[in-house]
Amino acid sequence: MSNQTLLDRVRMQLEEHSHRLTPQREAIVNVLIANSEGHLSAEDVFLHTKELYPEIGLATVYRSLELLESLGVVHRLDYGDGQNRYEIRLGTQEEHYHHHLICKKCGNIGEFTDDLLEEIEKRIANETGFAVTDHCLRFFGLCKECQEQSDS
Amino acid sequence: MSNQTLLDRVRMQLEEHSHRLTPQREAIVNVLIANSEGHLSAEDVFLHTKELYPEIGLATVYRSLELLESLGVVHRLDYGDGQNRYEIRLGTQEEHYHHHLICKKCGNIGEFTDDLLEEIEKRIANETGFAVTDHCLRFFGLCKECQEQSDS
DNA sequence: GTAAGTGCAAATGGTTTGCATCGAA
DNA sequence: TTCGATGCAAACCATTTGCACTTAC
Repeated sequence: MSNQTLLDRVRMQLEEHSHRLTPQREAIVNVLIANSEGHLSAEDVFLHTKELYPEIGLATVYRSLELLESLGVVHRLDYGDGQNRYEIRLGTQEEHYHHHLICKKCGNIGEFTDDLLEEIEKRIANETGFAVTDHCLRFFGLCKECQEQSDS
Repeated sequence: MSNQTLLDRVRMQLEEHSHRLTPQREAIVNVLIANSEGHLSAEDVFLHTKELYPEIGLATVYRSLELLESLGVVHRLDYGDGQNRYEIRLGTQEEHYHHHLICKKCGNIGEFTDDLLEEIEKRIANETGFAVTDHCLRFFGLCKECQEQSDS
Protein backbone atom coordinates (compact mmCIF):
# COMPACT_ATOMS: atom_id res chain seq x y z
CA MET A 1 0.00 0.00 0.00
CA SER A 2 1.40 3.41 -0.95
CA ASN A 3 1.87 6.07 1.66
CA GLN A 4 -0.86 8.15 0.06
CA THR A 5 -3.36 5.32 0.27
CA LEU A 6 -2.38 4.70 3.86
CA LEU A 7 -2.82 8.37 4.74
CA ASP A 8 -6.23 8.40 3.05
CA ARG A 9 -7.24 5.36 4.99
CA VAL A 10 -6.18 7.06 8.22
CA ARG A 11 -8.13 10.16 7.23
CA MET A 12 -11.24 8.09 6.62
CA GLN A 13 -10.92 6.26 9.90
CA LEU A 14 -10.52 9.55 11.72
CA GLU A 15 -13.51 11.15 10.02
CA GLU A 16 -15.68 8.15 10.74
CA HIS A 17 -15.23 9.01 14.39
CA SER A 18 -15.58 12.80 13.98
CA HIS A 19 -11.87 13.44 14.15
CA ARG A 20 -9.72 15.39 11.74
CA LEU A 21 -6.50 14.64 9.94
CA THR A 22 -4.70 17.77 11.11
CA PRO A 23 -1.26 18.72 9.78
CA GLN A 24 0.18 17.59 13.11
CA ARG A 25 -1.41 14.17 12.82
CA GLU A 26 -0.38 13.90 9.20
CA ALA A 27 3.21 14.65 10.18
CA ILE A 28 3.07 12.03 12.94
CA VAL A 29 1.68 9.40 10.60
CA ASN A 30 4.38 10.21 8.06
CA VAL A 31 7.03 9.81 10.72
CA LEU A 32 5.58 6.45 11.67
CA ILE A 33 5.48 5.36 8.03
CA ALA A 34 9.08 6.41 7.52
CA ASN A 35 10.07 4.42 10.60
CA SER A 36 7.73 1.47 10.30
CA GLU A 37 10.49 -0.86 11.51
CA GLY A 38 11.86 1.61 14.00
CA HIS A 39 10.16 0.89 17.32
CA LEU A 40 9.91 4.59 18.13
CA SER A 41 9.20 5.87 21.60
CA ALA A 42 6.79 8.78 22.03
CA GLU A 43 9.78 11.03 22.54
CA ASP A 44 11.34 9.73 19.31
CA VAL A 45 8.13 10.40 17.43
CA PHE A 46 8.07 13.87 18.95
CA LEU A 47 11.63 14.68 17.87
CA HIS A 48 11.15 13.35 14.36
CA THR A 49 7.84 15.12 13.95
CA LYS A 50 9.39 18.40 15.09
CA GLU A 51 11.48 18.32 11.92
CA LEU A 52 8.34 18.27 9.80
CA TYR A 53 6.25 20.50 12.08
CA PRO A 54 8.46 22.39 14.54
CA GLU A 55 5.68 23.92 16.62
CA ILE A 56 4.23 20.57 17.69
CA GLY A 57 3.97 19.83 21.40
CA LEU A 58 4.74 16.58 23.16
CA ALA A 59 1.19 16.36 24.53
CA THR A 60 -0.18 16.42 21.00
CA VAL A 61 2.06 13.50 20.11
CA TYR A 62 0.80 11.50 23.07
CA ARG A 63 -2.82 12.39 22.35
CA SER A 64 -2.45 11.53 18.67
CA LEU A 65 -0.73 8.24 19.34
CA GLU A 66 -3.45 7.28 21.79
CA LEU A 67 -6.17 8.21 19.31
CA LEU A 68 -4.46 6.39 16.45
CA GLU A 69 -4.05 3.35 18.61
CA SER A 70 -7.73 3.33 19.54
CA LEU A 71 -8.51 3.40 15.82
CA GLY A 72 -6.22 0.46 15.20
CA VAL A 73 -3.88 2.52 13.03
CA VAL A 74 -0.99 2.27 15.45
CA HIS A 75 0.26 -0.56 17.60
CA ARG A 76 1.62 0.23 21.05
CA LEU A 77 4.51 -1.97 22.11
CA ASP A 78 5.90 -2.43 25.57
CA TYR A 79 9.45 -3.72 25.92
CA GLY A 80 9.45 -3.43 29.67
CA ASP A 81 12.00 -0.64 29.71
CA GLY A 82 9.64 1.95 31.10
CA GLN A 83 8.48 3.52 27.89
CA ASN A 84 6.07 2.54 25.17
CA ARG A 85 6.99 2.18 21.53
CA TYR A 86 4.74 2.80 18.57
CA GLU A 87 4.51 1.16 15.16
CA ILE A 88 2.16 1.87 12.33
CA ARG A 89 -0.02 -1.09 11.41
CA LEU A 90 0.35 -1.80 7.75
CA GLY A 91 -2.69 -4.02 7.73
CA THR A 92 -0.91 -7.17 6.73
CA GLN A 93 -1.79 -10.44 8.35
CA GLU A 94 1.81 -11.24 9.26
CA GLU A 95 2.22 -8.45 11.76
CA HIS A 96 0.02 -10.39 14.15
CA TYR A 97 2.72 -13.01 14.23
CA HIS A 98 5.73 -10.82 14.71
CA HIS A 99 7.37 -11.13 18.08
CA HIS A 100 10.32 -9.42 19.67
CA LEU A 101 13.74 -10.65 20.74
CA ILE A 102 15.08 -8.29 23.38
CA CYS A 103 18.76 -8.51 24.23
CA LYS A 104 19.33 -8.05 27.94
CA LYS A 105 22.86 -6.81 27.36
CA CYS A 106 22.79 -4.32 24.49
CA GLY A 107 19.05 -3.62 24.50
CA ASN A 108 18.77 -4.28 20.80
CA ILE A 109 15.41 -5.50 19.60
CA GLY A 110 15.12 -8.13 16.92
CA GLU A 111 12.04 -9.67 15.39
CA PHE A 112 10.79 -13.13 14.76
CA THR A 113 7.80 -14.24 12.78
CA ASP A 114 5.80 -17.28 13.66
CA ASP A 115 2.20 -18.38 13.69
CA LEU A 116 2.44 -21.07 16.34
CA LEU A 117 0.40 -18.94 18.72
CA GLU A 118 -2.69 -19.61 16.63
CA GLU A 119 -2.89 -23.05 18.12
CA ILE A 120 -2.42 -21.79 21.67
CA GLU A 121 -5.14 -19.21 21.17
CA LYS A 122 -7.56 -21.85 19.99
CA ARG A 123 -6.80 -23.99 23.00
CA ILE A 124 -7.30 -21.03 25.33
CA ALA A 125 -10.73 -20.40 23.84
CA ASN A 126 -11.70 -24.05 24.14
CA GLU A 127 -10.32 -24.69 27.58
CA THR A 128 -11.01 -21.42 29.40
CA GLY A 129 -13.65 -19.55 27.41
CA PHE A 130 -11.40 -16.49 27.23
CA ALA A 131 -11.76 -14.71 23.86
CA VAL A 132 -8.30 -13.66 22.71
CA THR A 133 -8.16 -10.53 20.55
CA ASP A 134 -4.47 -9.72 20.78
CA HIS A 135 -1.26 -10.92 22.30
CA CYS A 136 2.21 -9.78 23.19
CA LEU A 137 5.11 -12.20 23.06
CA ARG A 138 8.60 -11.11 24.00
CA PHE A 139 11.71 -13.21 24.33
CA PHE A 140 14.59 -12.09 26.51
CA GLY A 141 18.15 -13.28 26.25
CA LEU A 142 21.40 -12.55 24.46
CA CYS A 143 21.64 -11.60 20.81
CA LYS A 144 24.18 -13.28 18.58
CA GLU A 145 26.65 -10.39 18.79
CA CYS A 146 26.61 -10.18 22.58
CA GLN A 147 27.12 -13.94 22.87
CA GLU A 148 30.20 -13.70 20.68
CA GLN A 149 31.55 -10.89 22.83
CA SER A 150 31.05 -13.01 25.95
CA ASP A 151 32.85 -15.95 24.36
CA SER A 152 35.97 -13.97 23.63
CA MET B 1 8.41 -27.16 49.46
CA SER B 2 7.44 -25.86 52.89
CA ASN B 3 7.59 -22.17 53.66
CA GLN B 4 10.46 -22.79 56.04
CA THR B 5 12.51 -24.55 53.43
CA LEU B 6 11.77 -21.79 50.96
CA LEU B 7 12.84 -19.12 53.45
CA ASP B 8 16.04 -21.03 54.16
CA ARG B 9 16.75 -21.26 50.47
CA VAL B 10 16.24 -17.52 50.16
CA ARG B 11 18.57 -16.92 53.10
CA MET B 12 21.25 -19.06 51.52
CA GLN B 13 20.93 -17.32 48.19
CA LEU B 14 21.22 -13.95 49.89
CA GLU B 15 24.26 -14.95 51.92
CA GLU B 16 25.98 -16.35 48.87
CA HIS B 17 26.01 -12.80 47.57
CA SER B 18 26.92 -11.13 50.88
CA HIS B 19 23.37 -10.04 51.61
CA ARG B 20 21.35 -10.59 54.75
CA LEU B 21 17.88 -11.96 55.39
CA THR B 22 16.72 -8.98 57.44
CA PRO B 23 13.37 -9.01 59.24
CA GLN B 24 12.06 -6.68 56.55
CA ARG B 25 13.08 -9.04 53.78
CA GLU B 26 11.69 -12.01 55.69
CA ALA B 27 8.36 -10.23 56.01
CA ILE B 28 8.34 -9.42 52.30
CA VAL B 29 9.10 -13.00 51.33
CA ASN B 30 6.36 -14.23 53.64
CA VAL B 31 3.90 -11.85 52.02
CA LEU B 32 4.91 -13.13 48.60
CA ILE B 33 4.53 -16.74 49.75
CA ALA B 34 1.10 -16.02 51.19
CA ASN B 35 0.08 -14.42 47.88
CA SER B 36 1.90 -16.66 45.44
CA GLU B 37 -1.06 -16.51 43.06
CA GLY B 38 -1.81 -12.90 43.80
CA HIS B 39 0.04 -10.83 41.19
CA LEU B 40 0.91 -8.17 43.77
CA SER B 41 2.14 -4.73 42.83
CA ALA B 42 4.98 -3.17 44.80
CA GLU B 43 2.41 -1.04 46.59
CA ASP B 44 0.39 -4.17 47.44
CA VAL B 45 3.50 -5.85 48.81
CA PHE B 46 4.22 -2.70 50.82
CA LEU B 47 0.74 -2.58 52.35
CA HIS B 48 0.70 -6.28 53.20
CA THR B 49 4.20 -6.16 54.64
CA LYS B 50 3.26 -3.18 56.79
CA GLU B 51 0.91 -5.49 58.69
CA LEU B 52 3.83 -7.76 59.60
CA TYR B 53 6.42 -5.01 59.96
CA PRO B 54 4.74 -1.59 60.33
CA GLU B 55 7.91 0.53 60.19
CA ILE B 56 8.91 -0.65 56.73
CA GLY B 57 9.37 1.95 54.00
CA LEU B 58 8.28 1.72 50.40
CA ALA B 59 11.85 2.18 49.16
CA THR B 60 12.92 -0.90 51.10
CA VAL B 61 10.20 -2.89 49.39
CA TYR B 62 11.38 -1.75 45.97
CA ARG B 63 15.01 -2.42 46.84
CA SER B 64 14.21 -5.86 48.22
CA LEU B 65 12.08 -6.85 45.27
CA GLU B 66 14.83 -5.79 42.90
CA LEU B 67 17.42 -7.75 44.86
CA LEU B 68 15.22 -10.82 45.10
CA GLU B 69 14.53 -10.64 41.40
CA SER B 70 18.23 -10.47 40.60
CA LEU B 71 18.68 -13.62 42.68
CA GLY B 72 15.92 -15.37 40.79
CA VAL B 73 13.75 -15.65 43.89
CA VAL B 74 11.07 -13.35 42.55
CA HIS B 75 9.62 -12.94 39.10
CA ARG B 76 8.70 -9.46 37.91
CA LEU B 77 5.61 -9.35 35.72
CA ASP B 78 4.48 -6.53 33.50
CA TYR B 79 0.82 -6.40 32.54
CA GLY B 80 1.16 -3.16 30.65
CA ASP B 81 -0.92 -1.21 33.13
CA GLY B 82 1.92 1.00 34.30
CA GLN B 83 3.03 -0.96 37.31
CA ASN B 84 5.01 -4.11 37.84
CA ARG B 85 3.73 -7.17 39.66
CA TYR B 86 5.78 -9.61 41.66
CA GLU B 87 5.45 -13.33 42.20
CA ILE B 88 7.63 -15.63 44.21
CA ARG B 89 9.25 -18.35 42.12
CA LEU B 90 8.49 -21.70 43.62
CA GLY B 91 11.16 -23.41 41.59
CA THR B 92 8.85 -25.67 39.66
CA GLN B 93 9.39 -26.21 35.99
CA GLU B 94 5.80 -25.38 35.10
CA GLU B 95 6.00 -21.75 36.02
CA HIS B 96 8.07 -21.13 32.92
CA TYR B 97 5.02 -22.11 30.93
CA HIS B 98 2.44 -20.06 32.71
CA HIS B 99 1.06 -17.21 30.68
CA HIS B 100 -1.48 -14.53 31.43
CA LEU B 101 -4.94 -13.81 30.09
CA ILE B 102 -5.71 -10.15 30.64
CA CYS B 103 -9.31 -9.01 30.27
CA LYS B 104 -9.49 -5.63 28.59
CA LYS B 105 -12.85 -4.91 30.20
CA CYS B 106 -12.62 -5.89 33.87
CA GLY B 107 -8.83 -6.07 34.11
CA ASN B 108 -8.94 -9.49 35.67
CA ILE B 109 -5.91 -11.68 35.09
CA GLY B 110 -6.23 -15.37 34.43
CA GLU B 111 -3.54 -17.94 33.77
CA PHE B 112 -2.90 -20.54 31.17
CA THR B 113 -0.26 -23.23 31.14
CA ASP B 114 1.33 -24.46 27.98
CA ASP B 115 4.73 -25.58 26.78
CA LEU B 116 4.30 -24.85 23.08
CA LEU B 117 6.82 -22.02 23.34
CA GLU B 118 9.60 -24.57 23.74
CA GLU B 119 9.42 -25.27 20.05
CA ILE B 120 9.42 -21.59 19.12
CA GLU B 121 12.45 -20.97 21.31
CA LYS B 122 14.34 -23.76 19.62
CA ARG B 123 13.50 -22.35 16.22
CA ILE B 124 14.62 -18.88 17.29
CA ALA B 125 17.98 -20.26 18.37
CA ASN B 126 18.41 -22.15 15.12
CA GLU B 127 17.22 -19.46 12.76
CA THR B 128 18.53 -16.27 14.38
CA GLY B 129 21.25 -17.29 16.83
CA PHE B 130 19.47 -15.41 19.63
CA ALA B 131 19.84 -17.26 22.95
CA VAL B 132 16.49 -17.12 24.75
CA THR B 133 16.65 -17.15 28.54
CA ASP B 134 13.16 -15.97 29.38
CA HIS B 135 9.92 -14.91 27.79
CA CYS B 136 6.75 -13.02 28.49
CA LEU B 137 3.52 -14.04 26.82
CA ARG B 138 0.33 -12.14 27.46
CA PHE B 139 -3.03 -12.57 25.80
CA PHE B 140 -5.53 -9.74 25.71
CA GLY B 141 -9.25 -10.09 25.17
CA LEU B 142 -12.48 -10.66 27.02
CA CYS B 143 -12.86 -13.09 29.88
CA LYS B 144 -15.80 -15.47 29.95
CA GLU B 145 -17.78 -13.35 32.42
CA CYS B 146 -17.40 -10.12 30.43
CA GLN B 147 -18.42 -11.88 27.22
CA GLU B 148 -21.61 -13.09 28.89
CA GLN B 149 -22.36 -9.57 30.09
CA SER B 150 -21.93 -8.25 26.57
CA ASP B 151 -24.27 -10.89 25.16
CA SER B 152 -27.15 -9.92 27.40
C1' DG C 1 35.00 -1.08 62.19
C1' DT C 2 33.27 -1.77 57.93
C1' DA C 3 29.92 -2.72 54.65
C1' DA C 4 25.13 -3.84 54.08
C1' DG C 5 20.47 -2.29 55.07
C1' DT C 6 16.90 1.07 56.27
C1' DG C 7 13.45 5.04 56.39
C1' DC C 8 12.52 9.31 54.88
C1' DA C 9 12.09 12.82 51.63
C1' DA C 10 13.34 14.56 47.38
C1' DA C 11 14.18 13.66 42.64
C1' DT C 12 13.21 11.37 38.26
C1' DG C 13 10.94 10.51 34.04
C1' DG C 14 7.33 8.91 31.08
C1' DT C 15 2.76 10.15 30.60
C1' DT C 16 -1.61 12.74 31.46
C1' DT C 17 -4.45 16.70 32.27
C1' DG C 18 -6.30 21.62 32.81
C1' DC C 19 -6.94 25.43 30.42
C1' DA C 20 -7.01 29.14 27.30
C1' DT C 21 -6.68 29.49 22.45
C1' DC C 22 -7.09 28.17 17.62
C1' DG C 23 -9.34 26.44 13.47
C1' DA C 24 -12.37 24.01 10.42
C1' DA C 25 -17.11 22.54 9.11
C1' DT D 1 -20.55 29.17 16.38
C1' DT D 2 -19.63 25.04 17.86
C1' DC D 3 -16.68 21.37 18.93
C1' DG D 4 -12.46 19.08 17.99
C1' DA D 5 -7.48 20.03 18.30
C1' DT D 6 -3.39 22.27 20.07
C1' DG D 7 0.57 24.08 23.00
C1' DC D 8 2.07 25.07 27.28
C1' DA D 9 2.73 24.23 31.96
C1' DA D 10 1.41 21.85 35.83
C1' DA D 11 0.08 17.57 37.73
C1' DC D 12 0.54 12.54 38.22
C1' DC D 13 2.41 8.42 39.77
C1' DA D 14 5.39 4.39 39.85
C1' DT D 15 9.94 4.04 40.77
C1' DT D 16 14.71 5.51 42.08
C1' DT D 17 18.11 7.91 44.66
C1' DG D 18 20.70 10.75 48.27
C1' DC D 19 21.63 10.76 52.77
C1' DA D 20 22.09 10.19 57.54
C1' DC D 21 21.36 6.52 60.68
C1' DT D 22 21.23 1.69 62.17
C1' DT D 23 22.61 -3.08 62.34
C1' DA D 24 25.10 -7.27 61.87
C1' DC D 25 29.26 -9.82 61.08
